[in-house]
Amino acid sequence: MIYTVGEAARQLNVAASTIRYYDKEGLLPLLERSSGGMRMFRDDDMSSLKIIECLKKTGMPIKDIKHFIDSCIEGDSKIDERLAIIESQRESVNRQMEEMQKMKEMLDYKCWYYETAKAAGTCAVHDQIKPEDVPEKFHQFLNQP
Amino acid sequence: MIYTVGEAARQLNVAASTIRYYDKEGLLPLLERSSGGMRMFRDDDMSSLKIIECLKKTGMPIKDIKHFIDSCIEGDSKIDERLAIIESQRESVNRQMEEMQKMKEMLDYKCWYYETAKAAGTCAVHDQIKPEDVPEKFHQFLNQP
DNA sequence: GCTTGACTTAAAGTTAACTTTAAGTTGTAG
DNA sequence: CTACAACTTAAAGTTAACTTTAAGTCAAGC
Repeated sequence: MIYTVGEAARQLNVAASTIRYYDKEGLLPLLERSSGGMRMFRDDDMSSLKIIECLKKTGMPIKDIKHFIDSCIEGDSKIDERLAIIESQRESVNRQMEEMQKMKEMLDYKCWYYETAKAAGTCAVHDQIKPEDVPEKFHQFLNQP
Repeated sequence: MIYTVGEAARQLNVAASTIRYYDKEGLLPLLERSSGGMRMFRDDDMSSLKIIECLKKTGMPIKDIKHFIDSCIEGDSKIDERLAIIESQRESVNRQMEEMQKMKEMLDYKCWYYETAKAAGTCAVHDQIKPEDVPEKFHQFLNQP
């Protein structure tokens, strides 16, 4: 199956101008054109876009994604480098998920804080709340007014 | 305990100019100054910075953080609104973590892909690999060259 | 009192990642 | 053959979130 830039954009839920921008930045070096100059997206190109999307969504800058794509073009001599890049990104994702988990715990506490305040009709309820009335998992956030 | 902007910055591991920028944008409306005009960060201000950091790290734009801070200043009449904002952000975090998980699975596959290629010395090994040699969890990524 | 490092401000500069614009071309349906 | 939506490009514009600069002020130690 062959797609135009608009069809590819619709499939990946991004703007066509974004895909053209990626192409201009060299992220799609193997993308072919029709005789008239139209971009022709094949399955391989859609797969490239998916890994680009994955790296982008996990916080890799376009420049670094280009570096990865470049090492893909270079073939089997760069397998080690590509593996190192992906492993490093996976570790970055692990750190991001840990960070996200911590942020979620703080938001869980804030939710409980406002639910309690809402039930009491005032935030002042937290000034005289006893530690044993605070769920165990939120104790880390006490002494933080 | 009272901190200067530099001390506060060191504690939260951000640049002092960032904290000054947040102040300029109205995120620290209760921050007091010394007689000489220096910012004085009290525990309350440090807590404000921590919730600002939490909202920022979970993707909330400065404008929306200001809206939240504004509703904190307005007192008990805005408890419902504040709860709604925090709940919505918590749901956003849940969606982000699900997305992150999907991205991680793709990176896990790519790691396996390059580990296998590295062992074989060539990516061509994947052209003739049998589906039963591909771990179950990676089957979703097959037919994606 | 003096030095020095950290602070103050307003204003300008930076960066990434797009998005928009304008002018023109392609491909397809009727 | 014509219309028209979707494509093409280069170049300029946008946005968020800072960061830097320049010129000056504050506070603590000697």
